[in-house]
Amino acid sequence: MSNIRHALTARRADDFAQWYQEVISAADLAEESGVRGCMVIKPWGYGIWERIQRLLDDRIKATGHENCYFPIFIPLSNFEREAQHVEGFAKEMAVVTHHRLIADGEGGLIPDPEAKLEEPLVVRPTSETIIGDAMARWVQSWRDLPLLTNQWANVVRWEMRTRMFLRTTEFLWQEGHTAHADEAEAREHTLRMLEVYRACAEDDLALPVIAGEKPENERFPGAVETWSIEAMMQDGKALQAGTSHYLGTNFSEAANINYQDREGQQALCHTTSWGVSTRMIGGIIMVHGDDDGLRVPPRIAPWQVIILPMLRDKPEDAALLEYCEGLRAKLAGRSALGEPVRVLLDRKPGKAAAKRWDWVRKGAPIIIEVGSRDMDAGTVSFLRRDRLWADNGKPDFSAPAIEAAAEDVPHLLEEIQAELFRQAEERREANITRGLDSFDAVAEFFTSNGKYPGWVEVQWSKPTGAELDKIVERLKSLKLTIRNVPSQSAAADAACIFTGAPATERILLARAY
RNA sequence: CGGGGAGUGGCGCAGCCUGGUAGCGCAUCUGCUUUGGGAGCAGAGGGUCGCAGGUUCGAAUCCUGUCUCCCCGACCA
Repeated sequence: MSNIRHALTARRADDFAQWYQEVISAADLAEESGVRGCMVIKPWGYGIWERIQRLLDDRIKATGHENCYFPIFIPLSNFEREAQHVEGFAKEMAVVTHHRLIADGEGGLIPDPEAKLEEPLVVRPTSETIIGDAMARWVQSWRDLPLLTNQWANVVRWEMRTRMFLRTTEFLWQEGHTAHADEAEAREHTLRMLEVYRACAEDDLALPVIAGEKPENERFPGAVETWSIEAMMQDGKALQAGTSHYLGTNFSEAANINYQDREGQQALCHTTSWGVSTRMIGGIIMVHGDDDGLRVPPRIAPWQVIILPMLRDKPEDAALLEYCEGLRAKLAGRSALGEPVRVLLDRKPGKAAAKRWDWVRKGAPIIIEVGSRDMDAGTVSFLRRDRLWADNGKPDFSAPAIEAAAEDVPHLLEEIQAELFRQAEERREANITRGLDSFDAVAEFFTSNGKYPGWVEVQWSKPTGAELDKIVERLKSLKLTIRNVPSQSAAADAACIFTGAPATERILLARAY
């Protein structure tokens, strides 16, 4: 441990925030853009997003949705229709007021006062209102329901404090919007999509999550119920990795989404919306990253296997490349985790040993180095990113025969996928504390439990309104938030830690991103 | 938005207090050597010192404004 020369300089245990940023630049995921809170997502980072998109898009379509695209500009007045919604988003909306620039006479450009928009346009922070307009047109009869739509888009929220991937001014996401004939079906759909997110997070991104309902104070503006999946980062903080909302008839009333039912009566639709964003990538970094950089779960790795020939800039290189190309072709013809293996033969000039560390930092799951000695012996030098270091403090290479390596890669990728999930889940379980039976015990726990205290699960009587507000204030003094009411947790059997009344459910308390 | 810190070749930094025309390490390029584990030596290229004003004979350095980033807070699906 001590004399390992890690690929990063920052350490998770010392300065988690600095480590996080170093991973982003060292793994070549993204960089700053010069515009406040906006980032350039580089090929490796965007490649990961494309993988997430593809896998999640399949899941969304498999549950009956169709993709659409709605405009990025929304008339300001659309937002005025739903009171909670306006209140929630008014503070963070970017507004377009002009459609032309003119010279200011001093070499610069200014918005042309003559080209002022009659009604300002808002850059969408989310699309409930504009999609609601469309739904009102598209839904006429009970036969049009349910209406199941989704869009992949960018949105803008003018946040006070931004962080790469976790909270950026502009971010990429998917937002699903559905309309249903009745409440029961809409509520059921809200949970169905939450389950899609859970499966995507756990099975595709190897992120263990806890699904549950958000408390009243954490609801999406305009929602009747908000549900989330919460993931634990390596510093013990929580990250809301996806949300699903039952919107009741709030948006239907605002946009007149109604239909004629079987009896010929007009009725309001019940709607839902749900989304996950590029924030997921921040979660992947903070759950799977280590002191050598990122570790990308095989299912979402743009390249799962990197072949690095040990080129010597000599005529023998041709034979070595041929040997490597044979391996590449063999691997590319195999499948793992239900898809063809994604394998890159990295022919770029440079020493394999130096390039290896670039791929370690990027987190490619398997790195195969091949030199002339391997070729002569019919072997390769094989390295797993999830088991990088041997006990001697050096990279833990194995030397399988080339055929055996080609044979093993698919199940090794499956094993790495499972191993990343297992490690994350084990860490999370080790860092959820249960059984604290008073607010004082919680306070004591969080003030005396070091830098990364994790989460606690406590019982409460689900207070509402002003009583809840007071509790939220008390929690704030400990920098804690109520994450959600885990759907899977056991029934309550004790007293509420806030009110002393008999508890009705269990909640997770954590510091959060 | 409040408090604190910072912006100097691709990356990391020194220089700033005490103004005199820009330097180090890594990376890059060339050559030679080396060749199975993040190569060595020599040479070279690359910077309007975030941006805009001001003070001054002269500004990376002093003053003002502004933009961006980081940390803490407030805020936040």
